[in-house]
This record gives sequence, structure tokens and C-alpha cells, in this order.
Amino acid sequence: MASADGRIEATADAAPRRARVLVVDDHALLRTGVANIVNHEQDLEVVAEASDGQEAVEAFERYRPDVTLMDLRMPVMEGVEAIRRIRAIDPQARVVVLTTYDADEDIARALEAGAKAYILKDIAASELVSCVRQVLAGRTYLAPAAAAKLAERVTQVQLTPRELSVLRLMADGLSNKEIGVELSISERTVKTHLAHLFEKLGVTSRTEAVRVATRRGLVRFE
Amino acid sequence: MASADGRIEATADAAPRRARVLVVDDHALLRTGVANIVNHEQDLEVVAEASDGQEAVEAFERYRPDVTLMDLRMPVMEGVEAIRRIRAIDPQARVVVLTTYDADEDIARALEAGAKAYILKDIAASELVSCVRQVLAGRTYLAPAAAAKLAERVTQVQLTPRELSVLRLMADGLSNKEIGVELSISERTVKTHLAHLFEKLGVTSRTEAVRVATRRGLVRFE
DNA sequence: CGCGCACTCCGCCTCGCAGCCGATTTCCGC
DNA sequence: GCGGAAATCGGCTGCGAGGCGGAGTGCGCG
Repeated sequence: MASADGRIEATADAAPRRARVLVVDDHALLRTGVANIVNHEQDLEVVAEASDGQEAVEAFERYRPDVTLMDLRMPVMEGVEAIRRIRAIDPQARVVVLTTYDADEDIARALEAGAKAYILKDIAASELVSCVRQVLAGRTYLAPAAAAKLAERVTQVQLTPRELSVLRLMADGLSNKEIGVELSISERTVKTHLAHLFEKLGVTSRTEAVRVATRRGLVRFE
Repeated sequence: MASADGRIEATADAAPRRARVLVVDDHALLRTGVANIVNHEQDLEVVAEASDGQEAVEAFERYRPDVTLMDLRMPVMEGVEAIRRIRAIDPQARVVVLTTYDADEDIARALEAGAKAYILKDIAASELVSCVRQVLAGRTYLAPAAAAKLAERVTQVQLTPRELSVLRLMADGLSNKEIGVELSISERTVKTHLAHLFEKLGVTSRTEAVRVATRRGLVRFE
């Protein structure tokens, strides 16, 4: 881990060790696309693929890759949870998030879980490999769109855990009374949380609130 | 166009013509993945790629592919609109929808626009090529999940154009009065449409309606 | 220790929403 | 032409939602 300055170049030295990459995505088509690009680089090679978070953790333990490319929304186990478990196994693990979504909540949660980079699937192949090299060199990398969303986030007021619970139940279509029953609090308290919620999200109705919360990745449909 | 029975096999005939494929997706990574798989088949080859609907139509006119693999949600021009324009240029054009989403509204609109197949991005490479060959042979192909959703749809009551407009404005967070102003109708009429809407969607509140409509692909967030 | 914040609860009041009764016009298809 | 579906409009009722105020607890942090 001493000379991890990223330039493990394929000059002419005996056996130029290629950085080992784990690719995690539930779409086989994208995995092959990524694998193909990565394997075409002299200093990189894909050592394993996984199609959900569970498999990702298992593959990480078995292959101990130098870097893991990880999608977020997957069946069985979410990407964020997988990142958390991988970092628990090895706190030095380097994980690059490669996803379609750029909601600020997703970005923040991924970075909190220990991701070193966050890039979107619409990037070019060259950007992908340069991002991987950045991370291998010990640096972090944020897609411009992700960085912008993250910057926006700091100006926004955060929701409390209780407010989040209320928000999610509300998005499920429950009435104030039903939310109260669900959380074992009075309907009046639900209304108080909602009032704060509306204030923080800058809206005046529950329908608008669902809209804004969906955009920011605070609630998830389906 | 006479002997288009799909078996343009690479047996031993002079120059076995490979079926020409156009790949349309806004994710470069997935395009390369698909292109790689397609080009590994002896009877298929990718002749062009496009990253949005606009480019797709232009590429179709220039290259006249035998089959087009098309994503639905793209910037500039949606996939459904691109399918419609391509079919206007050549009513014989064969388009395979390759997307992440399986909402019944998406499937129905794509097929109405003239798509011959609907598959999801989580399929295996082998299924992708077999689907392409099916379509080249003049047949249609529906992913099991898509077929199920489509079957479900026929039992569901369809919404009228006006009801859809009201639904979308409602999902945007507008009040009944605001919706009325927007559509130049009285608030009373908005309420009538909403009552029908709730009846058809099987819900009792606007928040639930947004939820159900989102699932079915009737409204789109972001 | 005091301050702020999160969480809880309470009353009152207004207004929008949803359910109910009704109605007319237009337009399409059989 | 007649039935039916779509779109338009009216009023009435009751409840839920959202804005107004205040207020008590516990917890962490400076």
C-alpha cells in the first residue's frame, strides 16, 4: 500500500501488476460494458462481477479487489448497505459508486457509507477509467453533477428522523390520523411534524411535498 | 425484403451478410456493452450508435439498420417519439425497446408506436441476441415481466385525455382551483375529473393517486 | 448551567378536498 | 336516431388538511 500513487504503468517491468476490479450491477449488459472497458486498460482488470449487494460483499471477501464499482439500486441488498459492509470488512476498501441517479440524498448516503467516488452512468469510457485511477491513487472523485447537488444540499435544511418517517408514510398515501396510529403519536403531533416538513421543503401541500422529496431522493417509489 | 426469414446464417456462403443493428441509449457504458455482445455474433453487427431520440432518427435515416435497439427515457427526444418517427420514415422498421422500466403505460405506448419487442436491461446477453433474431425473423418478443404487466393492463380502466391532464397537474402539486385555471375550466369540472380518476385508480386521496399513477407510468417525476 | 433543538401535545379557525345529489352539451358508433 | 362516453357546470355536506397560537419534556453542546 506504500507506492499507491496510481501509476502502476505497463512500461517494461517484469510483471506489471494490474489493479483488480470488482463490478457490481444488477444489469448484466452494463456489467459487460464496464468489464470490457476496464479490461482494455493495461493497468486494470476485472476479477469478479456481482449482481446485487449480497453477492458484492461475498465477492469482495473472496477476491479482495483494489477497487469496487458499485451500483446503488439493486435487489436483495442496496448498494449503500453493501458499501457499509465492505468497509467494515476492510476500512481501506475503495468503492466507486456508478449509478443512474444523482439525488442529493443518494450521494450523501453513499459518501457517508465510505464511497470514494460518485459517477453517473452517462459518462464516457475514458472518464470511467480516469476516475478509477484517481481512486486507486488514494484520491476521491465526484461527477460534476454530483458535486453540484452536494453543494446545493449544504444550503438545505436537514430533516429529523421523525420528520422522515412521517414524510414516508404520507407519501404512501396515509392520512394524518393513520400516520399517527402507525407511529403511536397523536394526529396533532403528526400535523406539527408536517408543518415543519413543509417549511423545510418549501412547499404548502402534501402532494408538493411528495414531489420535492422524490426529487431529492428522500422517498422512493415502487 | 423478400427472404427476411431471419436465418441469414454464417454457414459457408461467399459473404454472409450480417444483420445491421443500431443501438440507442444515453448511457455510453451500456451502449458499449450491448455493442460488444452484438458484434460477437456472426450474424449481427452494430453499424451505428445514438445517445438520444434525435440522433436515433438521424442515424436510422443514414444507416437504415435491420433492427434498432432503443432505450425509452432519454434527453432531447423520448424513445417513444423516436420510434414513431422512425416508423414514419420506414413502416417496416424493426425496433426493440431495451429499457429499465416495466410500467404498463410505457410498454403500451412503445408497442402502439410500433415497437416489435420490449425487453428489460436486466436480461442476459443470450436473451438479448435471441430477441433480436426473433424480431429479424418478423416475430415479436415480450419480456415475461412486460407481458404480465400488459395482461394486467387490459383489466384496468383506461383514463381519458382530460383525466390524464388533470392527473399530471395534480401530481405537480397544484390545487383544484389552480388546475382549473391552468386548463381554463371551472374548479367544479376539475373535481368531477378527479372523482372519476379516483374511481378508476381505486384510491380515495390525491396522494394515493400520485402513488398509483407513478407505479403505472402515467405520470413521470423529475 | 443555560441555550437550542428535537419531539411531543393541545386548541381554534379557515379552507380545500372528497362524496353526494343533480344537470347540459357534443361527439362517436351502431 | 339513439345510446353511451366524455366534458362541462351547479350546489350541498362533512371531514381532513394546513396555518395560527402556546407549551412541556429530554438531550447535547458550548
